[in-house]
Amino acid sequence: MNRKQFSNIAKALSDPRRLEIFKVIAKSREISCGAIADKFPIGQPTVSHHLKLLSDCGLVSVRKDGQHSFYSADPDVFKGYINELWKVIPGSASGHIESA
Amino acid sequence: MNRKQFSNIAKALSDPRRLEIFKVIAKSREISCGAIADKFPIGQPTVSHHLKLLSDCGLVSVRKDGQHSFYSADPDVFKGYINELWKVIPGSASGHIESA
DNA sequence: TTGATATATTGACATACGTAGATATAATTG
DNA sequence: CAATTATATCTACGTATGTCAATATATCAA
Repeated sequence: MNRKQFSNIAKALSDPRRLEIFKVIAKSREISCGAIADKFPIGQPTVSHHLKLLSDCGLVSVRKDGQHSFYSADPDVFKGYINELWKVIPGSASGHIESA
Repeated sequence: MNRKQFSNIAKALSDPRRLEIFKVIAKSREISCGAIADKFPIGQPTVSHHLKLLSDCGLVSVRKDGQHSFYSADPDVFKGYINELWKVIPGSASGHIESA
């Protein structure tokens, strides 16, 4: 993971609303843009904008099926972000995977 | 850790320069504002600003000694952030501490 | 094909952010 | 006390961000 992706992921998770959206996606196996928009008091274009940021940084994947776009969380990218975090603090010997 | 602190930490780590500053602090046991400013091509007021954000969110602690302010990383807060991250992805059973 | 539905894009606006310059505050040194 | 040094604060500026309204694009249904 390069610096750009790391900062983009950190930035993506730093907005409370976007974090909640990501949590909803992570809890669902797959979920559409409209289904997400129904859960929050913000417009569909705003949700679409957040989804673009989440997919641009790799946290979520998109599968298009007809007129729907189904979003799902990519746990490997998310765990990769956590793994990068462990590298920030030296001598932190618990909980992380050195190789991944 | 509440939502505000979580998003503030994520935001603090999302700026590349600020992340580098935090890494420098984490690698040092203690380091002053000026010593940090010497390591980057940005002004002392800007460094002081970044340090304020890092200390406001709890990632670093400050110890004043005379005219110096010595900054040090708080690994517990940092690990607390990582622990909150594990709660975002359901069913991630490795690497995190459930109780902390 | 026409109308309805799902999603993405564009433009605009208010706010926040990163940075620099100047200055203030505080402490050390002569 | 005066001068120097270390840090913090204030103001300003260009840029980015979150949101909405309007619209475009694409797909389904009748």
